[in-house]
Amino acid sequence: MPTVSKEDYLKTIYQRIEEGEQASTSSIARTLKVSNAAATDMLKKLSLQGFVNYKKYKGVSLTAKGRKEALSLLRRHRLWELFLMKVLKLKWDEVHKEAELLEHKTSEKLIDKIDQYLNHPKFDPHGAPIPDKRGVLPKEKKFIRLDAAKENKIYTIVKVNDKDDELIRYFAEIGFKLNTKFEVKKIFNIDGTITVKNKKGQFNLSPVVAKNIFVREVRK
Amino acid sequence: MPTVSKEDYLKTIYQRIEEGEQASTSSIARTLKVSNAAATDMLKKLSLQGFVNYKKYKGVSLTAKGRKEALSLLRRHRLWELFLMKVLKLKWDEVHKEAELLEHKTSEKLIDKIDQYLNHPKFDPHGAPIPDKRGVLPKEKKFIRLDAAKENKIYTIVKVNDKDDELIRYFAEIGFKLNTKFEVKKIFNIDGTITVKNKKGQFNLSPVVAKNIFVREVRK
DNA sequence: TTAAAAAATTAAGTATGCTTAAATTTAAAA
DNA sequence: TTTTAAATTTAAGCATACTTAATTTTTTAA
Repeated sequence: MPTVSKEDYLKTIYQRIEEGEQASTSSIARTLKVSNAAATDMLKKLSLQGFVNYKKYKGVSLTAKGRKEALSLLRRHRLWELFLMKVLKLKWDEVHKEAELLEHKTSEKLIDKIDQYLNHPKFDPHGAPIPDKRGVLPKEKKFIRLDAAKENKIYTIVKVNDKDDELIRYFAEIGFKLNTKFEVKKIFNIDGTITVKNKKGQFNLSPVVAKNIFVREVRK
Repeated sequence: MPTVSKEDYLKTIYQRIEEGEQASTSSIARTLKVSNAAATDMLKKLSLQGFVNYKKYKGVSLTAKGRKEALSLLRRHRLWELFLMKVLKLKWDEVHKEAELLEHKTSEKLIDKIDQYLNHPKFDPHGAPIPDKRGVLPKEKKFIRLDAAKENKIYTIVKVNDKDDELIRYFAEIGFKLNTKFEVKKIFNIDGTITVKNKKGQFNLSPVVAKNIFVREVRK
C-alpha cells in the first residue's frame, strides 16, 4: 500500500500522461506544490518500490502496478465527488476539495458500497470517467478543447478540468455546467479570447480558461 | 488545527476521563498502541499548544480547547458510523474501523451535511451519544455495566464499547445488538461469569466481556 | 559547436511522530 | 521507613516527506 503522498504522486503522473503531456519532475512538483528536489526524491522511492519506471534525467512513467494504484485513487476520488454532490448535496465547486481528502482513507469495501449506491456511475460531476473495480475506464464521448472550437457553432459541455476550485466556481457562475449548451460567437485572433453566449448571457473567455473546458458540437 | 495524531490523543484522553478513569501516560500509550515515550512526547507538545494541562509525573487533563477538539472528533466519528451503517449499509462491526479513518478528513461543512441528512441523530449504532455542532452531548438513558446486573432480571442493551472490532463481531453473533432484550440467568461467584439468555440462545459471558456491555433493567 | 539557460539531481538540514534503552520519579510492599 | 517495583520521562536514533542551496546534466540558442 502506498502512503498518502505516494498515491498523490501516482495520480499526478497518471493524469499528466493521460493528458498527453510528459510527466517531468518539475511538472509533477508544480502540480503537487512541492520543490523539484522533493519530487526527485519521491520518484526514486516510487521506482524502488516498483510503481514507476524512472531513469535519472530521463523522465518517468507508470508501471502496471503504479497505474493500478493511480486508477484506484481516481476511482475513489470521482465516486466520492459524485456521492457528495448527489447524496449529500455539496456544491459543484466544493466536492473536489473534500474528495481529495476522503479518497486516501477509503477502503475498497466502502468505495464499492458507494459505487453500488450510485448504481455504478460512469462519469463524475465534472465529466471525468470513473474507473470500475478492475480499473477499466468507460469510453468517453468525443470532445475538443474549447480553444479549438469554431465561430458560430453550438456546443455542449462534456467535461471540465476539476483541479482548480476557483475555475469551477467561475464555470458555475457563468452557467457553464455539464451538458449545458452555448454558442461560440467570436474568436479574437489577436489573443485567442473567445466570446460565448448561453442562457445566462454573453462572456469573454481567455484561452487559458478555454483550455480547461471540453466540448462537443451539437445541432441547434 | 491539530494533526491526525494529536486528534487521536485528545480523543483518547477525553474518553479515559469520561469513563471515570484517569488518563495516565501509559493508559494513553496502551490505547493508541505506541510506546510510553511517544505518549510523553506528545503530551508535552499538546500542553505547549494549549490542548491539555500537563505536569510531569502528575497526569494530564484536557483544557477547554482540547475538550472542544475531542468532542468535534467524536462527533465526526459517531456521525460517520451511523451514516455508513444506515445509508451505505456497512455492517455493525465494520463501521468503527472505517469511521476511524474518515473522521480525521471530514470538514465541518461535510459533517454538518451528514448530520442534516440523518436528521440530527442523538446516538450512534453502538449507543454512544453524538455531540451536536456546539459540542453539547445529548442526555443518555440510565444504564449499568452488565457485570453489575442481577440474576433473574430482564435487561435491554443501551450501549456497547465500540473500540474492539472482535468484541462487536461477537456481540452481533450472539444477538446482542442495541435495544434487544435478554435475561440474566446466573452469575457465578467464583469468577463472575454471567449466563444470559436471549432469542438466539443461552451464552456465558466472562466479566471482561460483560464490562463492555451497558444495560438497563426492563419489565418482562 | 559551444555557451548560456533550464531542468534535474544531490547534499545538508528540518518537523513530526515514532522506536529502544537508560535514567528518574512515584507508589507499593516489606 | 527503606527497599523494590512500577510508571514516567529523557536521550539517542529512525523513517517519511519536506525545505534551500549547490552541483550536474540536458536542452536551447547563438
